[in-house]
Amino acid sequence: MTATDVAQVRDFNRFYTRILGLLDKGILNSEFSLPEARVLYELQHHQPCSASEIILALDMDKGYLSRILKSFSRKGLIILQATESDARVSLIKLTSKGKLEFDKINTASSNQIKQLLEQLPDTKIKSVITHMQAIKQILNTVN
Amino acid sequence: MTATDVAQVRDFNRFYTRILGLLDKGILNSEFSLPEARVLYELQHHQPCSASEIILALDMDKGYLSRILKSFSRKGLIILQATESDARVSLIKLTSKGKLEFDKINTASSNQIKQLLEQLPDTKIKSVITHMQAIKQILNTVN
DNA sequence: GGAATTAGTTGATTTTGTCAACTAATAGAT
DNA sequence: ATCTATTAGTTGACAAAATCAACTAATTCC
Repeated sequence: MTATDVAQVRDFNRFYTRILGLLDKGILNSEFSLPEARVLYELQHHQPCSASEIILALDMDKGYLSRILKSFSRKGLIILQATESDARVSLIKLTSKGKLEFDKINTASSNQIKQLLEQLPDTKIKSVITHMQAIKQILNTVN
Repeated sequence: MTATDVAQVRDFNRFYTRILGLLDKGILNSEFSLPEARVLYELQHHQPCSASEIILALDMDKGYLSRILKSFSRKGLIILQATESDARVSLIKLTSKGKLEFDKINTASSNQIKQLLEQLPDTKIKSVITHMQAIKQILNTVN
């Protein structure tokens, strides 16, 4: 490992931070904030789950999550279901309204990537994906 | 381009967002915030430059940048140099104190990547870098 | 010359996020 | 069984990051 290696990784990180930043901005047209969108995503994909699970998955502050969930509850996007094993824990489920909202955000996010990829020929798309998967595979082996 | 392509890119983006988030947290031990660190970086690498150039490079709000620069000026990290061609524009330069501060942050950032890469054999490091550079090259051709 | 635009500052506010204190429940030690 | 320590989640208070509007002085454009 050389200093050049480090510099090159950092260069990529600066580059990709920019890409992700541009994608994140696309969400701002939505009724939901970025953190809210992330919570919705987590609720849809690990359904049903507890607050603690979301906190872990998103590395989110419990106070902040509590507020977001409260807001979701008021808007009818989630229901809380008591658990028998631990009275302090509720399982959070998306309502059908919540699922509709998730679908809207999900579609918008996918459309953003679509717009990005549409500018590339299919071979380049496949190439990017292969590289991405390779990176993920390698970095998944470290902390 | 298929829906699977889109899903795979999104998967990588979620993955890499996490990696970057963990790296960003490492900066929090520093006297400077993340946005400030970014401005310092930009000042060092595009030296001298105007406020507008930083705004563009970092996609940062001019009001926010103005405050950061004001803080830097008070701390003696930068000097402003009037330009002859346009009286509204100043060129911002790091002082030697500013450069020292940049060096500290820069070293800390590199050490973070080093810690990440140290967990990998050299072949994997080279592989990751090759993949990163390939992605960057391809995505640099789109908006 | 005058209107429109721009560079950067400042005021005010919102959003995101953090930390502490709390209550009720559970786990662990005695 | 009892008591202490820990935990799940809520709420209060606050800080940091970010945004938006209004502004002044300078420049550009018609």
